[in-house]
Amino acid sequence: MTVLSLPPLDLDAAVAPAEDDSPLRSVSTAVAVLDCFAEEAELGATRVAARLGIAKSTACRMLAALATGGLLERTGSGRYRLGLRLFEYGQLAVDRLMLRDVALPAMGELRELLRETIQLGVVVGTDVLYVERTEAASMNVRFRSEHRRNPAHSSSTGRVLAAGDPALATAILERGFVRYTPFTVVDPQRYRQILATTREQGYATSREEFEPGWSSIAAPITMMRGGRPHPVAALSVVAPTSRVLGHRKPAVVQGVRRAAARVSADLERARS
Amino acid sequence: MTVLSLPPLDLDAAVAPAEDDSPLRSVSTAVAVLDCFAEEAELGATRVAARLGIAKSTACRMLAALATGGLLERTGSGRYRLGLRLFEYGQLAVDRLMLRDVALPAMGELRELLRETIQLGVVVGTDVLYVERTEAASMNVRFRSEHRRNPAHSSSTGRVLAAGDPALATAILERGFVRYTPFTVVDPQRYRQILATTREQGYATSREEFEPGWSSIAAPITMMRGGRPHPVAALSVVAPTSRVLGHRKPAVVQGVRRAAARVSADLERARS
DNA sequence: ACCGTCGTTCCGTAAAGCGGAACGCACTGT
DNA sequence: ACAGTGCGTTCCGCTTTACGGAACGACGGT
Repeated sequence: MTVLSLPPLDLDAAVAPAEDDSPLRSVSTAVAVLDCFAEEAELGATRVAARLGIAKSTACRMLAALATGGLLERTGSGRYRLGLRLFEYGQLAVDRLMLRDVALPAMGELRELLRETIQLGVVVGTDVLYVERTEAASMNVRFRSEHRRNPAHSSSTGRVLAAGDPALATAILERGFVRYTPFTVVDPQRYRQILATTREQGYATSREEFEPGWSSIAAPITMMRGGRPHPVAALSVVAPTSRVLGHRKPAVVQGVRRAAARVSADLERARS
Repeated sequence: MTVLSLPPLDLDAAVAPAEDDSPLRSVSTAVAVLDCFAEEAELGATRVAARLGIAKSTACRMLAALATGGLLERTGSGRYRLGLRLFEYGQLAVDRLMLRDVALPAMGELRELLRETIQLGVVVGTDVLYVERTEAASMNVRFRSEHRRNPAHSSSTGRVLAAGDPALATAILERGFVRYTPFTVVDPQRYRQILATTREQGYATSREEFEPGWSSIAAPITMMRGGRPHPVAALSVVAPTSRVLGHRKPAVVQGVRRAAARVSADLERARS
């Protein structure tokens, strides 16, 4: 499970500061309850209550309500887990982006061309979410597929998107930088410099800044918005460092840029 | 969009009877709000309020709360759509079933063996939800991939699961039968007969009962529960009728049953 | 058989959300 | 250009609703 790759945390401490910046408190806490299941697969009322700092009865009611709504499911022993209705909603959410269907052919060709894993990422908040990933079939080493979500600052996808979106860039800078490896860039000034370089070059790189041994190159997928191209997603190639940043780098850069440009054009064409 | 394949409905009528059988009314209505987006991609406060029969102000607050939680996203013009956090949760939900990862290899082999589209389906409520689908690469005719969810009564997957789960069978019978094609079985007595035959044979069929021209054969994936095998999912082969129910039927039946049995065994082995 | 823990239920209190109406804005048809 | 219509959002008082604490029943380990 993903828990293994996370830093150890006190499960019985109130980690959520109960961020209530909106009305409808019950809905906010209901979402917070869902969030608890992002880290742990199966939870009961007591753990949820402890984690959120709410009464056990409240947690119990929340769980029951979410379960009748199908967002959670009851396991055998009275505990709960994420429900399959969430899968349904999630599929609808990405299907309606009209992005995956358009990008999949280009991703397949790029994978065949480079024989590496190709990712399609979008931004949610200050994180990068990988909506699709096609892996080279006969690879003996596979990128750890547990990572569906990265902080944006340390990934090439996040950089290529932040380079074209000043609001995202400032959000990332305000959020702060977490060091994952000795190579992770955590200096704001250096980060700004990287974004400037990314803007000039039209692609971004990340050298072992999130997972030791793994690097990536990303190019933006854009949509015309107000006459100017605006990045909405990115294609990235992720592989062991020597295979993307070594002598193959020019080929990878050219390949991913062409593929991303093709997806951008197809997206524009599919815009009805 | 999926809307096109649905019967025409009055969008401005209150379709949801406001089923509040649970406490935490706000959470229930919040889930109902999410449900609205299952049928339509983009909605505003007014339409949601009309559809659920609630005040416009209430709908607006709900939408805002769900958006701050990431379950919804704002579009440019003040309307909302399903948020990508739902995709994240949905992926976690299926990943934790430990089902897709186990089934994917067998599905790939079955696809290569039969050169047809293979589906992995589970039951949610009285519907079948397809968690994974691998399509034969060089098929000129593709099954309409918009269908991620079917009513259980008209699909081979639903029958093979209902045959081994009396509770599901009665739920389907109580829910009632909708006719999609001239071939759809809508007689309860005939349906019971089909379930009995399914139990004997160990597989189920559906002959153009949901989509004209398309038929399917399904076999159950089981897990041992209380000493008895209990169906938890099903593999199905879907293709134009002549390709699954014609002279190839014995090969298809044998292939899908073997694959499902292998997944069941792997699932048992992976159970830690 | 005991005790600890968990999920669930009950109940009084107080806060939280509901509905109606008013506001600001964007678009449209004259 | 202008008014009209539709939208999403906000405000406010009243009522409902959900919160928290404690008690209950069940399960499982010792």
